[in-house]
Amino acid sequence: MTEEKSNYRASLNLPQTKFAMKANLTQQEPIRRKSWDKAAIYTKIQNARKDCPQYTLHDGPPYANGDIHMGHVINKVLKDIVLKYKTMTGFKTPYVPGWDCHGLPIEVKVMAELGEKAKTMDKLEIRKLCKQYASKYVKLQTKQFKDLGIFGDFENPYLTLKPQYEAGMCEVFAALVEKGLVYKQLKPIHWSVGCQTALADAELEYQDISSPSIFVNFPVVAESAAKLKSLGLANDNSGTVCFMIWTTTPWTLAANLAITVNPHLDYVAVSYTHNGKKITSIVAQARLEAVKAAGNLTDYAVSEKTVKGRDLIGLRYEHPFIEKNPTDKDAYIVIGGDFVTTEDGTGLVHTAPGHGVEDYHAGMQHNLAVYSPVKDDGCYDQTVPSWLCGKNVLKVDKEVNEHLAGKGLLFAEGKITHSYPHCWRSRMPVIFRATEQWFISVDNQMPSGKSLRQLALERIPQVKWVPAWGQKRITGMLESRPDWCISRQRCWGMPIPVFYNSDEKSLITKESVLAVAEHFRKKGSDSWFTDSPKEILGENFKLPAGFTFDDLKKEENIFDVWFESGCSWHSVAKQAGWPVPVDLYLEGSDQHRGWFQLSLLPALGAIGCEPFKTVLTHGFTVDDQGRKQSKSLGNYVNAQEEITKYGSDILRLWVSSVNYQEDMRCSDTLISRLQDAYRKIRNTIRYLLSNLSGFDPAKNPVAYDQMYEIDKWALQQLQKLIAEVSDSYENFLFHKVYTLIYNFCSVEMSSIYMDVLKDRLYCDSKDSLSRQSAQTAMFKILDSLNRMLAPILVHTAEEIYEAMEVKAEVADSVHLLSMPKVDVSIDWKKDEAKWEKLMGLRDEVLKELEGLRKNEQIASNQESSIIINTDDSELINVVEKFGLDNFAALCIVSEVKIEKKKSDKLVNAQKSSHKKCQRCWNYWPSVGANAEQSDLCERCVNVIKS
RNA sequence: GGGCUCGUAGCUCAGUUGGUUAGAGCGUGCGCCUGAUAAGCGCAAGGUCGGAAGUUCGAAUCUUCCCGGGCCCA
Repeated sequence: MTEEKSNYRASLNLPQTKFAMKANLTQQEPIRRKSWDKAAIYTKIQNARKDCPQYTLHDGPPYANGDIHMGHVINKVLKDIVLKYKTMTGFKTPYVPGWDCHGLPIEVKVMAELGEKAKTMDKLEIRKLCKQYASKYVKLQTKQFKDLGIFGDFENPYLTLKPQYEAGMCEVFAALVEKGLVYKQLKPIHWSVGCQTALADAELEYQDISSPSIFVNFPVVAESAAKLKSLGLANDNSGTVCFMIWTTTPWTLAANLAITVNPHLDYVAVSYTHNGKKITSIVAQARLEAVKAAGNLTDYAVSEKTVKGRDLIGLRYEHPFIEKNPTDKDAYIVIGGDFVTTEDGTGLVHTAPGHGVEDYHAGMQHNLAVYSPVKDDGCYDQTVPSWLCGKNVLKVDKEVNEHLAGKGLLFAEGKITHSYPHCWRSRMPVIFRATEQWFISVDNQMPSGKSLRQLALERIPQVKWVPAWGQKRITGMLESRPDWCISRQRCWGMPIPVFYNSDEKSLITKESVLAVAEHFRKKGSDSWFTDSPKEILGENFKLPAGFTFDDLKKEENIFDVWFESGCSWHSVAKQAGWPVPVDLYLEGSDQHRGWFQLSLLPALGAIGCEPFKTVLTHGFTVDDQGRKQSKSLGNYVNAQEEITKYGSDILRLWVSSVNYQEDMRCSDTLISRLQDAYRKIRNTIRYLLSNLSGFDPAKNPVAYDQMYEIDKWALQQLQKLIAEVSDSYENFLFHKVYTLIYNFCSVEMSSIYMDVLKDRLYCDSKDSLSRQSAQTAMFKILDSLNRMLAPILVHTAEEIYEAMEVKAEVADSVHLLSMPKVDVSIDWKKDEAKWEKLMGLRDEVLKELEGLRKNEQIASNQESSIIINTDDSELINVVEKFGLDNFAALCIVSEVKIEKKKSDKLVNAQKSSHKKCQRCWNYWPSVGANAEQSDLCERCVNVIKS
């Protein structure tokens, strides 16, 4: 028996291939990447497409710091999928990766490494170390990105510290200066005490903290108290009449210059005894209950009379602990402001123009000083009372409160937990503090008559936002954003190219900035610290009146790094000669506030046009519970470990499988599951490869019309797949590509087509039409499938391409091929109804056979024969036209009969009464018909003979 | 607290303009095959569509509120 079996086995056409079942990705991938490197694959692809229309994806620069994480993996893989797909659809697709190299995170790290030594070093030395630090991580991340199978010009990336990039930035800045958008002003900004610099919105992180919540009485001056009496809010028994304010930042009280009331709100007076003293406080009527609750007032009297806020405007009070107005303008006066609400507090707002945005605007309106008695280090200056002088503002809340309490003015004290901005580097709470800073105005009119904000809101709808809600999001952000504070008081960055004369008058013109640009292009921005203004501007530079070279000194502030990366459309795209707007920006959805917006604004200012046509965003990885990933929670997925463990193609397959437009759940387990999908796809391909051994579609093609019905079906399904996959790629819906291909492999191919094909492929004679019909279809499927997979499974597709004995198109790499196109001569829609009926009937058959198997009547389906009982003439017609033998083959049973009468059981199955062919294992009537080969069916007898 | 956004089987995804017992693949369980074999095939069990109320003859789909995530901000 065993011998006999092996004899026939040898007569079969069993699958043959070198393509290994086991992928061994972690070992195979580096080999493939090495050969790509050796062949300079990126350059080769660019050359091959050099005369094609260009599709430009402009890379957003990651920060040159640390190992890459899952966020990088998602971002770079998505970009790479887009580009490889676009390349395969006939575009020239240059990809120049970039890095953000300047900025606080690097400087902070370097300073920490230096420790005390830093104090002995000058800016230039520190900058040198920062550059080394950035370069180290550019190199590291380059390797890690390339390990993901990403193609790009990694030899010549763009770095924001390169002289050419810096020069480009200056050119953009010059254009903004020319448009009148750049100004310097004393204004409250977010100030990091830890890092001693101003911070941009994008550099803030919000954390919950506990703050004091205090209600403070500001005593009204006698003259104003008299006015309040006349208004009916006070009388001779009122005791001390006060305005009551509420604040969560007691330290800012030292800078208080006014109290703001809402002119339209109603105010009342509440009288009570506090620490044995009679006090009458003015509060908003709507806040009275809250005030009573805060002070636990049980014994009190409320004025019958209410007055409007506007009646209080102009009244004066005494500062609770400052005796003399420290500013040269009016102070300690009640002003009006519509921003005052009844949501919290007392309806009277403590106003310190040097320490709050609304306070600043209110102060401007009422001609108050911008008083900010706080130094860079977060300590009070000399202008405050001696008991505060020199103390850190973040540590004096308690003392201020005690002082107020001592004066009997602290009405109530509590705690409040709220989210508060923190410095993204030092992790310390930031303070609002007025300093002299450089800004880009979003509301100043440009020569065109529009402001940046107006222009931005006008141009946003011209951009395609993917997903579409990105438009709403960025619109909302632009509507409410303040002017852009672009100056930073650090050393690791691009100097702001401004000069001052000894009168502190600034020299900043289009010409002066462009002169600096040229100098930087030659010598880099380090020259700002080494060269004289004369050397920088050039001795031929025509200084405006009032300036002489000897009198010039250089600005010490540097640019916000966001301004640097926000100029990349010019420093990279424009300077490379690419058309701007470029086709695509693709980043995480946090960049609506970051890079997208901060690229849009400079571009609109400088060239009046948005820098991108399409903006695509992806979400963030969360853990398997849908929560934020963080190292401290222990739910952090280490990208490097995952790559080392599973291989890049698994990671890429994972990226492709999830809907990146939302949050992406990610964990080691979830990624590991993609191995199953990978194996299924790989084995499907392997089966196709192994059954095409020795087949050449050029020599033995079978015309579509001549093919077996099921082969036609397979090609129809392929056309449908190509159509749907192409559509999904075009719309950046990669998870649909994944689902479509995976289901095709698993259902149409593995469980139906390839299973059905076995008999024909293995048992019919090697060069029979029946085999070649199947092989023609299989070849087409293999070739198309691999091309569609190539943008995702970059390494595996190349391996498959190498393993194909015959190639439809010969090239150095699968990535040089084109995407398959739908064969319009194959109409997959026409036969859909027919196939639906046949496949439906097949399902019924399989279900019935399962019953037989449970009863141990059959083991394999081939052992059975089935009878279809139906009077459904349409169904009968379809099956008969298809052919009973073909239908038997489709179900992999040995025999099918039709009983044309209605029965309660559509399918009857039983063990076949025929003998088993020892070669093909079918139970066919012809087994035994041939006397010489009595253990074979007729077909196998004929095959063996020939 | 505000803006944007998400919440359909264990997982990843489908569910057209509201319309019959909510689908697929994977995974799981059970079984088969041993001529794709660290493979392959079949069958089955899994969901009160985050929750509640409402509109409607009818809601996963529309409205409101609530709960829980995420990003961005205050």
